[in-house]
Amino acid sequence: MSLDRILLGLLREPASGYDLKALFESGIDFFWPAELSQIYRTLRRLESEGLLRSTQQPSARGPSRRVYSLTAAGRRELQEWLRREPVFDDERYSYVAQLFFMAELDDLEHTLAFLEQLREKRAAQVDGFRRVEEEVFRSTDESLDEASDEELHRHLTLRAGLLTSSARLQWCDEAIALLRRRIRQGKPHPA
Amino acid sequence: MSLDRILLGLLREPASGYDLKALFESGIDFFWPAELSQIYRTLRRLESEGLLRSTQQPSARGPSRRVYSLTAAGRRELQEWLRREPVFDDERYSYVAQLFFMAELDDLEHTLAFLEQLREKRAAQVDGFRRVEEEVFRSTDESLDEASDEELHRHLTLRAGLLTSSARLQWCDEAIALLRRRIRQGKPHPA
DNA sequence: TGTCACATGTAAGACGTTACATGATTTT
DNA sequence: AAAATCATGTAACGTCTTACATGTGACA
Repeated sequence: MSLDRILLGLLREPASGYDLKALFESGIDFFWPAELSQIYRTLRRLESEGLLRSTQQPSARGPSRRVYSLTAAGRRELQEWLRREPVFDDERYSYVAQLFFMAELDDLEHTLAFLEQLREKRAAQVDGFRRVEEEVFRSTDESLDEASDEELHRHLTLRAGLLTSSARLQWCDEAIALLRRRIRQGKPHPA
Repeated sequence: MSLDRILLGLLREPASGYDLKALFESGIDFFWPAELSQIYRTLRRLESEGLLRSTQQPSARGPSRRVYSLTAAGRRELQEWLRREPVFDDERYSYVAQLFFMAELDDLEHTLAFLEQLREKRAAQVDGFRRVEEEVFRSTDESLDEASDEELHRHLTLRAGLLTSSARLQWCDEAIALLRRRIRQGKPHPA
């Protein structure tokens, strides 16, 4: 459902499936990843539903491109979606599930190592967000006041990712500290 | 895949599908929601794979229950999963996608209202986490030192939810402040 | 008598992934 | 000549949701 709307949103400028995949990789997929094959199937469905139309176009290089653009109905659908109340999706976290049951291993050193791995990945993610924030936006409040409404909205979505990631990094640190303390105090772990 | 392992984890105590659904509702589904129908199908598959076995048992009230328990192979699978490195799932956020394209509406008041709705839901979620933290755990560091390893692990997963939720609440506040300032300063919005 | 909690499932479909298949053009 | 990039798709499979179907026993 949301992939549909995201594609409509991106298609304010006409684009091919391949182009759209590139757009996902440059700043969409931190809140909505999508595979090319999925994009192609969805585009065809949206066309059959009358929300998109497409034309074959020769490519500067490579085979010919199928370029999609919004129909009036597509534009209406997009607006309708944007006016709807915030849509919450289910969230699933396998690594939290692993941690939930990890006492089962009776090996606090393993839990500690697990958390340290988590921490490293989160730190890299936070760095990534920060670099984007510094590059794409100048990120100070003054320059934000001069940004367009579009830039403002994009900035907000990026901040959502950054703040969430940062909180998770902090959680790792808190958890690691707790584990270290327990290991220091507690009985030595098996083997 | 992870639903499989979560069921194995919960089945250290034998339980029926119905029982398991109740367990999900009491503290699993903030990191992994699951429908009854999905649980039943997965249990049957796990049995056919030899990771679970089941027996029919009369119920105190209502129809007879199919009670599942771990086989040796199931126990091994669970341990193997717990030893694997942290598994990251794709994350998808429709409401972030909505916000990303929302400049399209050219109506900052709408964005503001959207964020305020978001804020209310997050605040309720944070409250929920806090209540659980206070009830189930006494939540002070001292009492944590006396908790079992199992309690410690469960505490950590709960903190993950709480800290993430809180960060998102803060993000709402930051975003709302930014929007308010822009509306105050900016050109009046249409209609 | 009705409805709630207990209890188990099936069917259809939406959404997504992975692997596979094909082929052109440009760069190395 | 090979590899990278451009470009589009199909097939098989896995997971999850929603709606439907069925029935018991307890209690108000």
